[in-house]
Amino acid sequence: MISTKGRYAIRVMLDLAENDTGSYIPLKDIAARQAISKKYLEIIVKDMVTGGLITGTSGKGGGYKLCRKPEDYPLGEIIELMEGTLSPVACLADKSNDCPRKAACQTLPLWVEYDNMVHDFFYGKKLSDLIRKP
Amino acid sequence: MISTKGRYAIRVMLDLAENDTGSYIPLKDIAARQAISKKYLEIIVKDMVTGGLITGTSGKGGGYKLCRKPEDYPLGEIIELMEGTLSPVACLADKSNDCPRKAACQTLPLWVEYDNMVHDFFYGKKLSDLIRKP
DNA sequence: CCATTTACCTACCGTGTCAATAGGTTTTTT
DNA sequence: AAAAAACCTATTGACACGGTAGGTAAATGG
Repeated sequence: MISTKGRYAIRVMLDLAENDTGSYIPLKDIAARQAISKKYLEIIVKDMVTGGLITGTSGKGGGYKLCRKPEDYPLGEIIELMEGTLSPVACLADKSNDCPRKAACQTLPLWVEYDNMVHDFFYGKKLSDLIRKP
Repeated sequence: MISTKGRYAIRVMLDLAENDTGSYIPLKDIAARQAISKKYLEIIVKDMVTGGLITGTSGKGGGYKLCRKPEDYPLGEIIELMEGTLSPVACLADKSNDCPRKAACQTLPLWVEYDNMVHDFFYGKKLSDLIRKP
């Protein structure tokens, strides 16, 4: 299940893309437009800055903006950053995994195939694909 | 993420299919072969009986058995039963949903497309596809 | 008939995540 | 200097996950 973190992050990105004026957009405005608690968005947006999705600046006239063109953001990158992983099972999520059943595991190929499908799906979609055309 | 409930359930089904002798298989044997706590498996197996995946009978000579042929079990049914849903977001998981943003939601089509893909994937795979050929 | 074996039932528990809320501090511009 | 904004730390309530513990009911073998 995609949590609010991932879903809200996509909405913030969309909001930034659609209301792009070239200058920084304050979080207050985004929170108001999206009807999401500004306080909660602060947490999410912080991770987005750390993860290299957006940039922020303090002070009057400050706010956030995208640092790439919308077509250069795969949705998979956004979701993976916010959710931690896109993988369906723990043994694929962290590569430092050393499951003793690995060789004998009958279901592992299934999870690998699923993992690849999901990865391809979300990395094939870009932020620009979701933008509302006026 | 698929939890242990779903993963263990599939392993129990596989164990039942591969060790099928026509009679009931006690949970003790399954737990030993799969190296999973019998106590924890009890919880999982109970849901599988209620959900119509397997049948169980008490007493000496009792245990569990499949109630269909392995090729008649879509993996999606097993996972959906154990995990509650296969849907990526809450607004698709429960149909009694009445999200006010539904009409305006820019991401809903994405989740619907994803939901369909996952559903098709797991309902296309059958338990028999995972059975080890000797 | 009775002891054994098995499923079945209820309850509990520690840990962690989710979805926020609260309040304060720093940075930057006007 | 004042305002506006990001940034930081801490806390909370609810709930799910991954079990554990102990007892009850049912069915069979001897």
